[in-house]
Amino acid sequence: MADDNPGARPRGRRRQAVTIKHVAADAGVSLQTVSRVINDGANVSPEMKTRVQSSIDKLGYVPSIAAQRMSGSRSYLILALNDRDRTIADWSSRQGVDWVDQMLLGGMLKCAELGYRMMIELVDTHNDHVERELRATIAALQPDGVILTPPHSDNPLITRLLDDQHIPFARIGSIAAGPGIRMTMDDERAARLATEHLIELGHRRIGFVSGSGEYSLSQWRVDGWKAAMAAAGLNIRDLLAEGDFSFASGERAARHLLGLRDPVTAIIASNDQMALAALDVAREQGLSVPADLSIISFDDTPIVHFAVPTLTAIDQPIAATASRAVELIIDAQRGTDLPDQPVVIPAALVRRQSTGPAPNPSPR
Amino acid sequence: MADDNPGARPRGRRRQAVTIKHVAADAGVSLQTVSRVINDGANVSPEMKTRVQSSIDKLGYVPSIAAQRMSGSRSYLILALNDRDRTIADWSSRQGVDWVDQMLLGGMLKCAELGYRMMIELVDTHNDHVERELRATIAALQPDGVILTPPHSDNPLITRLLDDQHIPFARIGSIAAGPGIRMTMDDERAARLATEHLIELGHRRIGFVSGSGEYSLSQWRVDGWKAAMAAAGLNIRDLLAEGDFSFASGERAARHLLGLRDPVTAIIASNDQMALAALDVAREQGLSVPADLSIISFDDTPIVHFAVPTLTAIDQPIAATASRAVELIIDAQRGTDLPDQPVVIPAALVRRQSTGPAPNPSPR
DNA sequence: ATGAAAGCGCTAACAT
DNA sequence: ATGTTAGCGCTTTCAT
Repeated sequence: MADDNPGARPRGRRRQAVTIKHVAADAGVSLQTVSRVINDGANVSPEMKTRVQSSIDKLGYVPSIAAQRMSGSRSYLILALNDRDRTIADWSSRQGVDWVDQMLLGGMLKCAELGYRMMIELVDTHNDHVERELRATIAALQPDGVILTPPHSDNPLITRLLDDQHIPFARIGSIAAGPGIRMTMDDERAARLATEHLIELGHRRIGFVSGSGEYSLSQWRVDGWKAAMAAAGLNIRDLLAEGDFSFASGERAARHLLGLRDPVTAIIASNDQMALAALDVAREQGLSVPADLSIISFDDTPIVHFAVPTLTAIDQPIAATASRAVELIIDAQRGTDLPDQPVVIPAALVRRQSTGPAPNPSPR
Repeated sequence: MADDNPGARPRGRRRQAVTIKHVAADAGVSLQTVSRVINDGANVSPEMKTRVQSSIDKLGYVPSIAAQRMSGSRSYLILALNDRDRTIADWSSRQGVDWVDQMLLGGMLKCAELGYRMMIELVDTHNDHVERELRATIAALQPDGVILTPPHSDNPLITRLLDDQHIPFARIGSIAAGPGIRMTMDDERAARLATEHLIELGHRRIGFVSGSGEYSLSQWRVDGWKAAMAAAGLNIRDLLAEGDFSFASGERAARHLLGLRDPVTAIIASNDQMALAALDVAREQGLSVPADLSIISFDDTPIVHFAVPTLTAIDQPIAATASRAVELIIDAQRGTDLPDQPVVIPAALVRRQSTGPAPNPSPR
């Protein structure tokens, strides 16, 4: 023990200021005991625990994550994987899409609460090297858990890899069978809610603009709309317009729905951009919203507040979902039993100005 | 008897799949040689390098950051420190403030390009424990560099701590003398640009709504406006209204400026929220923008696109600044000479619909 | 309940 | 130009 001289060493390289050794020396115990206290391990007498803890506090000791990870313990790191192209496009276009912010709001704060950190990583689904790329990221970072967002949540290359490596992970927006914790905001129910809201307002011709087929939630939303329409005995023929989440596709879809021989009096769009496009088309055709046309959007990103009129929308509880995902992942890591069924964090309908009573049938 | 099963993996612990050892064995060389190849070190013969590299590729080897950090090398981690309360407020309110996104867009992509990662950390400036908190974060993460954003950029507790620990860091939005790389978007010049734009349009009564005094850039913006006004020989008496970046303070300020005996015909607000407030007050008073009143905002967050009319604004090049900050920090780490003067990434004026010719003096 | 010893994967310092 | 030897700070075994 004479070889440990924790006091002296101001050299060029940056080393840990206070290490477990300093604490052990200060408390007059072995490294092992300090380690036990840090990790809340068993077999430590209360007095011992107090003594060590006070040394820790006194010295301001904080364990090095790198060292913890090195010795086969946790990395206290949760990785959130987002679609590369889409995220960069959202950030660059500055249209107010705040998916990543909401993930951080929910996930990062929950992580902090539990002593973990969250890191964002952009992954390109369309890339041939997804697997290689992800494998490299995992090797470099060794995260304790991973949060998958659409469309990664349904990418078998990714889920299989994580499963093989025994890394706990959540699949947001996915209910397909397979490894990982499945999480959904129940898009089908949300679409039903939106449709029912319009039906209650007297609408009969309710058009739906779908999202990109790459996201399975697109289909769920269509399904919810169909179900609500069917339950009300309403015809949906010609009322489903395909979109791909882009503004342009929303315009096309809106033109189609408003150009029908028996035009729609309400449009549900699978995201805000397409809803905004519908609003534009309505304005262009001299239709007033909501007097002549009601519009509901999915996502509830910031723009819905600034649209004129403000948009009735399905609010996606992204922050809540990310927060729950973190909890579940950490549970999983600790060996707690995991939910077998998909975890549902239900989305809600927020009523604003863009929906109103169906217009009276125009006289022919 | 503990019957060992050599084939079975230990349950909980995850170890590196491919380590430097595997590569060394495969290539038939020492660990050190592999290490040299990884780190692009000197003293490796070309053939050797090729041989090792092909083993690395074959095995899909990626160095463990934890191990690299442990052995006194880099952590390949850059930490971006944001104001806790403000960031959470922005995320929660969902008003489209995308400062963090822009930081990620610029910083994260540049990091990725250079083999680094970026992590966001929220720090509470008003907290007594800033120092303890930050010290803990550094001990846990051991970042290779730190990016400070306002108001942290001017917090001596933080800058001193980082300087003491010899951690390279950038101070975005700060030009005060002191350690660290100073970076500015030249707010004064930006305010001058905005003011000059209005003067060119014939405005003489140009009001200015300042931001919170906690941010030194607030004063710079005021200075720029004053300078431009003085250069044009215009009186600024009563034309400076104090705000604090909040919508409410923007409303108060706008009421003051429009309620003067000789009211303003143009308002420059120190951020988007306050500009939006001015727009509201104008509408409320029956003033048309830009016919009766011109408005310019700072920040250029997404909402400027959705306001009616769209807002002429000073665009803050946050992404570009974060990107440059990363470069400079990594340079600093490598011992490259650092800029002695503040690094300027100039903001630009984006002309939209909210500014127009000054109205003709109303007949008395 | 506590301690001692053996690494984890990697790099710096010193050989050769 | 390459290999060898010590650790880095921590958590496992495994003793006591």
